[in-house]
Amino acid sequence: MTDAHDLLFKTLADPTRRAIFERLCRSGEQTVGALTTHAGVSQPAVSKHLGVLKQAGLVRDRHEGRQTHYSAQLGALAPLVDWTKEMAGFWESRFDDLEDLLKRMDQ
Amino acid sequence: MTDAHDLLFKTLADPTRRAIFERLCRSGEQTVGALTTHAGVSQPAVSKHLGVLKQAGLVRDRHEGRQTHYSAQLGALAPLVDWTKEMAGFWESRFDDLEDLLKRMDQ
DNA sequence: GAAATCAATAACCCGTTGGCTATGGATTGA
DNA sequence: TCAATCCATAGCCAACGGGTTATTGATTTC
Repeated sequence: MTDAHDLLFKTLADPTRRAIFERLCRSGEQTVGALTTHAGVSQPAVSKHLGVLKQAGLVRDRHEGRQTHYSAQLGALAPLVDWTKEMAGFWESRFDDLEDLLKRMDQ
Repeated sequence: MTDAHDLLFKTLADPTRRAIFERLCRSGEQTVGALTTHAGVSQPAVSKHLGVLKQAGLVRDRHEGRQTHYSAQLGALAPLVDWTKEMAGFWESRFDDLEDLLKRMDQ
């Protein structure tokens, strides 16, 4: 039911939340305040998103004084990659566009 | 805002809907009736999910008499693969677990 | 010590979503 | 032709999710 795939897809489905994660991937560790500046939503909203991301294992937090630094955890994306590969595997060579996808996955 | 990634993640975030897509990947083309048998929800619910999947380009439909056959379109997963690779790219070699993810992506 | 800053939580609001039943249009079969 | 089947749509409802403001606890700064 609520397996790892569910958690990942649900967590990444919201554009605001995904943007926060993308920012952490691009620019590395950042405080809640820094993230709030660019998020376009209020600080509590950002904190809530970070909480969801953390629960999905997509971010880590590090407390330093009164501020909290968050950083992306790329490894948490593994189930997503696995799922995609599994779906591709089921298809085997059933359709032509499979090749395109496989090419894409092999860099 | 509502770009390709959004559509994909949102569409795949629902477990029932994702299960339908997975089934189409595993077992190939199927009618709405066949899918309804295993979906655990009503036929209208299945039709609605198929509509969402179709809008995301994840399935195709083929009408044959009074029944409609649906099949998965693996190519539609490409943006998801690209996004994952992009996130991984941003990280470059910043953390150790990146290697694990890259290994996983290269089969 | 008092004031200000940072981030998390609480409480609330509202739009979206996923489910249902009911219905209808199209096709098949008797 | 009439009944039955298949699927899509409509209409409704309850639950969930993401946003807000208000508040509080910690920490820093003056």
